[in-house]
Amino acid sequence: MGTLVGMTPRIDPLSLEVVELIGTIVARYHEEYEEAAAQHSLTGAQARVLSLLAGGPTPMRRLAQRLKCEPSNVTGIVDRLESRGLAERRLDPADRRVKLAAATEAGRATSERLRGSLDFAREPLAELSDEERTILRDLLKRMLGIAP
Amino acid sequence: MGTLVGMTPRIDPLSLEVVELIGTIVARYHEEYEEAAAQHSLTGAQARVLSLLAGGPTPMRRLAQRLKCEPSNVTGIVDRLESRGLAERRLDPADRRVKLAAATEAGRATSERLRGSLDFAREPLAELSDEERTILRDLLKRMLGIAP
DNA sequence: TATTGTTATACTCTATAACTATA
DNA sequence: TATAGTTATAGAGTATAACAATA
Repeated sequence: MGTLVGMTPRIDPLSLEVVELIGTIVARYHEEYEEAAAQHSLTGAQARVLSLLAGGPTPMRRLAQRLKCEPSNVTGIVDRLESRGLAERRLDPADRRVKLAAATEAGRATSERLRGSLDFAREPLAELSDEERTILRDLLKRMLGIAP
Repeated sequence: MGTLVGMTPRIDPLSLEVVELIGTIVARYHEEYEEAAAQHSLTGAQARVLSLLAGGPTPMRRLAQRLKCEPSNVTGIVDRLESRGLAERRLDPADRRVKLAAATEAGRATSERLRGSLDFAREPLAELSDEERTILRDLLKRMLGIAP
């Protein structure tokens, strides 16, 4: 109180505006993702795992790393996908400790339809021209610290 | 199989790249938010409510609308904030049915520190010049369908 | 000994439905 | 009767700790 020590540094109005826009995008992205998942009776976590499995059989441990959660949580998520016939567990011939989670044929189909219902990709970007999209891409890359 | 009927429309590579960049931003944004909340021993939902309360006393109903969840959930979240002395419930003189959730002095302080630890605002944008930030702002606005 | 996956436990968030007190 | 908030309940995600099988 009455001192500036320890106070949050003020952010300029322009940056603040950009940050708020990004916050809006984040919110909308999540809404759409959860909505698309729900349309297939999946939770967000289940949809995320199913999408990962579309890339091929994956050790439980690796799924946990991708989800940034503890390995013990993945057990339940895959259990629920498995009980609905969307995923299955396989043994890894190379290391008998690991179990590979894999999408079933039904799982791949669901994953594909899920991807199709994520309108976030097409709709908002349709507003921009190719040139503008290129500019946007490069700015986002710089923001994320990815090479030019 | 063998037919295009019902297939997901192909998205052009440039748009796909932008979408993936946005996905990366969304992921990073969430990571940082949860991390910042955890640093203050708050869950994401608790941090979000506390931030809303920084805007002034708010009816429980309105909090549910902002969080896009059922009103019954807000009861527990505010309970937990209240039990830690970060929030309190007040009566609305105008309508005795409504309860106003409000941040305590400690709650406001925590909310302020929380805001300060959200580096996402400053760090990535620092890479861009003022002019670039302006371009980024306008592109994001167009993307979100917000007037020029 | 170290690693992989699982189980057991506890907490939080979530939706649904039923309840109360106001309006 | 309609609305605001709560309670009760059940399911899902999460972290922690302890455990079995394998390396």
